[in-house]
Amino acid sequence: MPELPEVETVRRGLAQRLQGRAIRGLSYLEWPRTIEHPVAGEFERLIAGRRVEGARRRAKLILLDLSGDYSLAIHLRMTGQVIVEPASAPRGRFARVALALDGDDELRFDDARRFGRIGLYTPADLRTRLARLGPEPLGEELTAAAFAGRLRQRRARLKPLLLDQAFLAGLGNIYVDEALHRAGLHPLLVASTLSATQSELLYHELRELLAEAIASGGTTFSSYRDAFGRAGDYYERRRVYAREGEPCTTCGFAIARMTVGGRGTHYCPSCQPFTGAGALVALPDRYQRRRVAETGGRFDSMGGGATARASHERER
DNA sequence: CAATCAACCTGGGTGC
DNA sequence: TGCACCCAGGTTGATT
Repeated sequence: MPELPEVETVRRGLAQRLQGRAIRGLSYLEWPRTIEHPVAGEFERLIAGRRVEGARRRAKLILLDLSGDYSLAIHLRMTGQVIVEPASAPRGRFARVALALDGDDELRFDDARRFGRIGLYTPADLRTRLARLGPEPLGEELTAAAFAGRLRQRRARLKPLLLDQAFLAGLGNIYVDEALHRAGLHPLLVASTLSATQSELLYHELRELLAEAIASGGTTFSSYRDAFGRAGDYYERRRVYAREGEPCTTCGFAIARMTVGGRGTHYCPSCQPFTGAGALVALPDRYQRRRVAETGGRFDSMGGGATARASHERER
């Protein structure tokens, strides 16, 4: 799924392919709801003839700055893909919107699930749209101390908190699970109870993870592709996401999976123990059974993956 | 403020 | 082969 590293990869591709080029107009519209504009029909009129002056990213939004002080904001949501192709090339099965470019190319938006959105914004509207977003995890303003300070103020559990775009912008389910594993933090720990050391470790692991994922061109799980149609390589390097039952790359214990805030959550019960100050905050009943299973596995005299796996199968 | 849930959508997988 | 069913997840908005 497109999260910060995937969106950043797409942005870089678009910057390379669109810089300075003109948008002739709307050339294809299979799913009108993709276009978000208060006045129906206005989008088509407003977009025509503008030139792409730059490609930025904020959270999971791709922002194409256009001539005449407008910005095109593209959100891929779950399955969106943006790609630049010759207008003569056949459209994909899930083509939803296309913009005609100079040089007989098209900027195409394909989206199987039809969740993705494209909006055209004035600077003021864009400011409003971006106002609720939290800091960029890779931004200079977010120092380790600032991040620790934000964590200290919140009583939410780490997993849902890190997914909250108002707390920190750009993470999704895959990278939250990966970051927590790297930092050795259980997804259900309460943010405000982390030690200074834990906050700092999470900060550094998070940034390192995102940088590595961007360097790999992102994670291709099912449909994600960059602006050139290329898949990302990070999926092979993931440590816990969609690895239930497989041995932890760090300790060999079986990776576990549970649902937190309606999200599939993957973690290593051995590397990410539910202990410390965070464990003093009462755990809702629905997680109790899981905890017993974890503890049983962790303290088993044999240890290791095989016993852990057996312990989790017994739980079902 | 925190947690849960429904809604938006459909491809892909499972079981029968 | 077909069909009913469920799951995946980014985001918003309503409710407890």
